[in-house]
Amino acid sequence: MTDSSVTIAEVADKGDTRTRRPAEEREAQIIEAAFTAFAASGLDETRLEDIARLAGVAKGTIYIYFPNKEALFREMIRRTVVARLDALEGTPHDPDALADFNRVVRTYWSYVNDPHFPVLYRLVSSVLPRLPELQQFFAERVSLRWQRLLQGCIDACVADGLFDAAQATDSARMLHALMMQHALMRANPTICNAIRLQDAHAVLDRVLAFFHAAMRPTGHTPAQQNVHAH
Amino acid sequence: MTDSSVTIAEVADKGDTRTRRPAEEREAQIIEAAFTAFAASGLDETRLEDIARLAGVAKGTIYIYFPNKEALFREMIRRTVVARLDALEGTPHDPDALADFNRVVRTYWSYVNDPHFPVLYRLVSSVLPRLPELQQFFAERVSLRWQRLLQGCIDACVADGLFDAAQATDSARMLHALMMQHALMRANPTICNAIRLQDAHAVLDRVLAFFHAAMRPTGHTPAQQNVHAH
DNA sequence: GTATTATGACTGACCAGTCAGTATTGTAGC
DNA sequence: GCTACAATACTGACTGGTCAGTCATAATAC
Repeated sequence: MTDSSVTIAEVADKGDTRTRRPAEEREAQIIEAAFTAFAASGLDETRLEDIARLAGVAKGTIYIYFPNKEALFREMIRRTVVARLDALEGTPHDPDALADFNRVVRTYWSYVNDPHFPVLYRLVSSVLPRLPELQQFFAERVSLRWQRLLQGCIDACVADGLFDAAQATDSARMLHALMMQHALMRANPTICNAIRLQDAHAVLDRVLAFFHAAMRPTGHTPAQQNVHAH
Repeated sequence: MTDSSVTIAEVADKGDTRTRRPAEEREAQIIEAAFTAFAASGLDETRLEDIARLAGVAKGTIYIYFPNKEALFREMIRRTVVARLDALEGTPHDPDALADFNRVVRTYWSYVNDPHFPVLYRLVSSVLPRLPELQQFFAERVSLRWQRLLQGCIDACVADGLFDAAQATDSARMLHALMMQHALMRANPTICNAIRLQDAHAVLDRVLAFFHAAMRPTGHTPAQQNVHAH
């Protein structure tokens, strides 16, 4: 217990310490180190010196770029969430309703199954009472945003007669709930091992089979959809 | 910012301070105060003195009953989870498969919609890296336990031809995901207000309508089930 | 030379946990 | 009943360690 609590491999080679770098590069260095450190120990248990060591800078340097620990935390969350969304949003829109639905579902699934996601989710949840504006940011930029996106695709499928109109309302929320909860369960070793959720593709297939069963127009039995089509 | 961070009304009347009470009573007092304080500020931000003040005892008294802050936290979680489960498990088993399914669903829903639940969930999540055994306890005693219970009821319904056998596998997990995620969304003011999840009964009805749609035997359209039947 | 960037020893606030001391209850002897 | 004494519950001022944030100094860039 005498050595550092952060067990990540030490500063590999961030360029010479004590050498000036462009502001953006230094900020990115610090943000990345902050993610790793906060992910390992949470907001309070993480010492600024751990972040500094991981980033390969001195503690004082952090205060040149961020006014305090909480601001660094907030900025780390904000950037990580936004960076991932922007990276994933470039995918082109598909004119075919079902293909577009599958595209959005696949993108969302890869988003929530990225190892960063459950960590961010947990960190944001844990500071809820202290930083409610962060919770709001997360809810709007992730949960609600994706629910609206999904609802649009589902409505298009309903218009094409692919999905039952009776279930259309709220079905985006249902699908969101299924995907989000499965992603969180997959990130929990106890649950994951107990009920075998190892393979992300297989899990998504089961979720979608259930969703399509609920959405199938009454009386019909459309062929099983598979979003992993090559 | 000069006054205490815990804004709950001060010690109402726990009996005279400085008066001896039976050990169980004192412990319960402290556990209850710990729940309130930890719920408001999390494990690290909560000062032992806040808990002491809320419980109407001195800081030193807490150390007579609990070896340290972390043990108090762990015990608070353990007791609160167990107390609620025990209180809800008395409901008698119903021989009719569908009625029994509805009974379990209703019980689970009331469990996860109790205001204590999201708070416990968040607290447990936030200390995951520090107290993994607590996460395991929670996963096994809540998530997995209820999933198994639900699966049993669903299998009975399948045997009676009420649910489609093709969807039986994993459907307990799907229903669990829908209920859990909706309960957590209901506890988040931003999401709750944005998509109007205020009424717990209405939300459960929507979730169950979706679930029944997915589980309906192919080709049939059974009458809409309502678990709030009087 | 001067402006900018980086450093890390230092400070001051904070708080978990301790413990010497005080209050309360129990009971034994009268 | 009353007093004396022991046993135990409770108290809160204090200590020791921790760490966010500062700033005088040093290094680098131009």
